[in-house]
Amino acid sequence: MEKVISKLILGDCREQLKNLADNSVDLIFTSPPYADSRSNTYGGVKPDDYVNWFLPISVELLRVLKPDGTFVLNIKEKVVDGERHTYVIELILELRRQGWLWTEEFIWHKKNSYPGKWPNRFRDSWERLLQFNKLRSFNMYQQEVMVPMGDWAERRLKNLSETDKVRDPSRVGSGFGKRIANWIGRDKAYPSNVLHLATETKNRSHSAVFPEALPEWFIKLFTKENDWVLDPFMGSGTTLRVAQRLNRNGIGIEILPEYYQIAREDIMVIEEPLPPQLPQSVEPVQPAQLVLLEKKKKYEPTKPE
Amino acid sequence: MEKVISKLILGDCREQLKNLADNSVDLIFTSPPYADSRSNTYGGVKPDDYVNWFLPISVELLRVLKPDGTFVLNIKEKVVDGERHTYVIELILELRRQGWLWTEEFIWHKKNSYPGKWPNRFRDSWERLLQFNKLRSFNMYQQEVMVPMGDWAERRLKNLSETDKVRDPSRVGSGFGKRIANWIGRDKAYPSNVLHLATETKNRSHSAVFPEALPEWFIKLFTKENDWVLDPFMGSGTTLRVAQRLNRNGIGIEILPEYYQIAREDIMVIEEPLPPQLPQSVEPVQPAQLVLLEKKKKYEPTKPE
DNA sequence: GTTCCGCATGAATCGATAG
DNA sequence: ACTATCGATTCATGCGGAA
Repeated sequence: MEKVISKLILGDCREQLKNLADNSVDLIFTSPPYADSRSNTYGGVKPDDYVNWFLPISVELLRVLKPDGTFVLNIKEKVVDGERHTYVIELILELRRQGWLWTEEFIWHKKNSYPGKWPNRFRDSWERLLQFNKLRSFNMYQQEVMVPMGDWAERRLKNLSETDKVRDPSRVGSGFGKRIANWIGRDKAYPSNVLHLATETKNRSHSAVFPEALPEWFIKLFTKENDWVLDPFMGSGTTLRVAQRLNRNGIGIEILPEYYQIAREDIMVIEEPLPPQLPQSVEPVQPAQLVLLEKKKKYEPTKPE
Repeated sequence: MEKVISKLILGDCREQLKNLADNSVDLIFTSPPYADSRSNTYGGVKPDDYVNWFLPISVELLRVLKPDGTFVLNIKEKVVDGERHTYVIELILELRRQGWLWTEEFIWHKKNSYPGKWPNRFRDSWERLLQFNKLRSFNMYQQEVMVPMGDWAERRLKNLSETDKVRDPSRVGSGFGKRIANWIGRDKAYPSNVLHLATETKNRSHSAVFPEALPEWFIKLFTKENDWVLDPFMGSGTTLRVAQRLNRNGIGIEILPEYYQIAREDIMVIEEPLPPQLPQSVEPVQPAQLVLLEKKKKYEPTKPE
């Protein structure tokens, strides 16, 4: 087994991404700072400015991703003035204009969402995982995320936990047992586009934004061993740590020194941080390979007055 | 208890909605035909035309909804040419331009979706439930949809009076007493914005698009007894049937005679179908009451070339 | 060793208060 | 009038210590 490399870069990804080679990474998995958060680093991007802030970054991501690679973006819009803000859906439209294909939207169901009560809404317990690609044909290793059938049935009962069982009468009674019977004899089941994971509220000094199971699932699904994984908003390094554990090479960029330090201490294999040894470009993408918006949409957005 | 009315109207909602009074219904819950489907009725709306097809309908919905009412739209984008189509998110942006507030997006997790597989994607097991309102303050009866709590709470409540009091003397004075009061007798928790409902595999002749539990949840949440519920794309009448069972008045519009007939046979109380006795307008909405998009967004969408 | 139980800890949001 | 800060609210999870 080849030894994998984990490169950690301290710096602003708007600059550092420029140092990466074209068509060099297989998966980009990242959770950028949400609007209004991390005000001391990326400037606490205002919701109204979020799209324009992100587009220069995503165009670099488009450049460094291999043609058959995948970009997974974990994001959720805030509530602003009583409404869900529209910056995420506007971002999807603009990313498509950049040349990205919006292949799929996965749902991360956060089973332990932040508590609280308000007069006009319930707790927000899900986030988007937007899948973008350069081409319609991309690498996907579906069998790697299949759930063993034995576990699967158990998990359906156990993983959704006692709470959900109580809350869902339909599960208890009629159909469920019968349906399990249908699956007897099959080894594994394919998952769906809904992921049920709890956030890890560890006693660690740093709390990860997402649980390790989240990047793990996408790394297994979209890369094989010795592939390259990039997280331009590394934070404390969850994505990189998982990549390394799964024998994938990793590149992480983080602007905040304290997060960068945490990642450095936590991640075992570290190559020289700067200048990074860049992964070799595999097949330089031809401009023609990029599938741009070839069809004019009949729907034209109204111009804001 | 007043007797509730269920009005079923055979016709095209683009025309029939015009017969309804301003500000007359408390909840609109509907699942419009998805793009490309029902080609024999609403003309098999092409994905690219979907937004323009829907906007004249939604402007009527905006008119007939009471100021403190809610519009819940069950929808999910199709995969077109390997991508998730953008008509749903474009529709959200355009509805806001019409004056709707995009208050929330609920996720319906369709739990019992069978394991399935395509080369480039997994089974789609969720749909959007988009909540729109006319005003930031609307009717919401949260206690009506509370769910049983997890085991944790039971244990906590048992030991609450003794253990917790001793633990934190600092709070005894102001906050703590009140906190306990909030929890005493509580065996239920507020739900979140993720709904776990199995699709019903009915033995009925007609297959409902959604399970009864789905409209039931929103009808309980956003209306009280004797309120008015509207479904402009009634189909076989699931929303209307649930409304009636919960003692809400209902108005359903369906273009297809066979669906209309199924609904008629299934729903017990039926008033004369045409012309409908319209619910009286309660408080005519003043244009000024409508909270329009008061802030100019700094982000300006790029014009399609 | 199991199981049970106490406990800290959140990508949150609202409304009020302060500058 | 508009923005920044702050307190109150609430609940699933995993850890660690206790039984």
